[in-house]
Amino acid sequence: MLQIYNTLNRRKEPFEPLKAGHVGLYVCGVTVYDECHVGHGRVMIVYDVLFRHLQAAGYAVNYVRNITDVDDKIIKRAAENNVTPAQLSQRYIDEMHADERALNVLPPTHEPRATESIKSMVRIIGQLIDSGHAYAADNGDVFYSVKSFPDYGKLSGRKIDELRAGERVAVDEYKRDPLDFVLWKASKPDEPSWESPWGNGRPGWHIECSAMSMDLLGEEFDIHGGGADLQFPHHENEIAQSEALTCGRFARYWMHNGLVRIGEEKMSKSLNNFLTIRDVLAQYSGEEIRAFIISSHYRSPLNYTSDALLAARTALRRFYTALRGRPVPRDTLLNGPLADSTVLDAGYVERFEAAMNDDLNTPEALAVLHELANTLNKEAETDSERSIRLASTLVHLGGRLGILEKDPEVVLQGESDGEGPSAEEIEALISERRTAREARDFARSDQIRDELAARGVVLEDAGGKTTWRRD
RNA sequence: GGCUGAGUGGCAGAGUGGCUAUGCACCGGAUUGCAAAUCCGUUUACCUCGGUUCGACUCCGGGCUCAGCCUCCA
Repeated sequence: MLQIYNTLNRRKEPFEPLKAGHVGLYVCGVTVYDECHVGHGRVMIVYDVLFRHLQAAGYAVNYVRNITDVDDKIIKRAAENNVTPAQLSQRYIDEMHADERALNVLPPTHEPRATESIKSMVRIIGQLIDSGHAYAADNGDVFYSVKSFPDYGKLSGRKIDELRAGERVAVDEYKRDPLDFVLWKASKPDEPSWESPWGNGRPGWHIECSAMSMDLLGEEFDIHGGGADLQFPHHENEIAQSEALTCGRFARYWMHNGLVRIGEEKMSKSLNNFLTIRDVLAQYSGEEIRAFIISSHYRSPLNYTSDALLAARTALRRFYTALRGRPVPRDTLLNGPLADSTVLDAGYVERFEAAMNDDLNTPEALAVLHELANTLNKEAETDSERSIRLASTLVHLGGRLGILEKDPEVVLQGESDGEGPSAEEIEALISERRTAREARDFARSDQIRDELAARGVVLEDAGGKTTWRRD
């Protein structure tokens, strides 16, 4: 039974979907005005792991992750680059998709763009005005009236009075109350705009998510996720808008992933201390980044350090080394339901499931994989039934986390980066070294090994055979 | 100042009211011509002060420190 930590109630709760066998999952995606950084990568990966886990548990998952493609920053950046906002956002949507492929993130079921749901937003705003939860100001902006919603603050544990006390936002003269937030913004002449009963304008950020989630998942749905920094005010506002509108419940489970830090500080655009996914991919593989992300629990803060990335690399190498040379039916294990579960080791699968069901405890799940690798390494026979079963289990469970899906040989031997020796050259040198060793010419043998090591190739003699990998 | 949450061995990072997390690093051993990889074994811990308890790192309270949010933010 899956337990999920629900921010709404500040505790782990058994997950029970609204409709048996189905899960509606909404995650706040990115505003596309720049390349994604590691923090965005964490969101992609955390909810991808959830998506995979729910599917493995047999649920039909409707996973919606939105794209905010209308926003002040997009407009500003587009003007700076002399392109239209639509062109700019399309460019970064493409970049984001490329990043996701590199990180082995499955495409969500739906990836709505805010600009495609403007009609719904206008309709919702109209209804909120009619029901007294919103008001149009003289300048064409429409605001949500926070004090019209008694439950305001239930997600973040705040009270309206406390918020007022800590008030430090410059007060907008058109707001009736400083805490009110914008639903619709009147547009300036050369900005993208849509018609509305309150004049030409564009939607506020919070209303976008209410509209897109309702369009694709209905008024009430199962899980809403996003970064911890969105808890307030964004998610609080989503609840206020949506529940005021429907007089019912909005999302049942709220999940928040911890933030990625760099130097003990949140990684973010505004602090200008971020590394893009692209930056990191120059040095580490997508799989290594993914292993780094899942090495800590999703709710914990995660420090970005080269040591941590290196540790992820070492861990993956250990797994792939254990799998090396062991014949496993990879396609069957990774794609679709397992025809015959007897090919897997039930004990390890069970422990893995237990870890994942405990609020997606991926560090614990990885610990299970490490123990599995250890057991596997003790199995000398590469093609014994037991070896194949253990290796299959490792590949299958790795796949559940989106790792270990590659051919070990390809990962370990890698691509020559142009600098390093080619596979042919390496094989030739290994052959020469074998001759030297047979003649007990260890000086020559070691010289060849040292030279290859200096060029990034490690030789390993085991079982009378020499294998190699790039370091 | 207010609201969340966190403080575990050299590092990363789980977990539990009494019993080995796991990985890396370190040390010793096996294996190897020597290595590498692998295996075996050892060492290092639970911020602080009180309380509850037969017993707390684990529960409760105070304190200290850190992070996030209170402004766009994944």
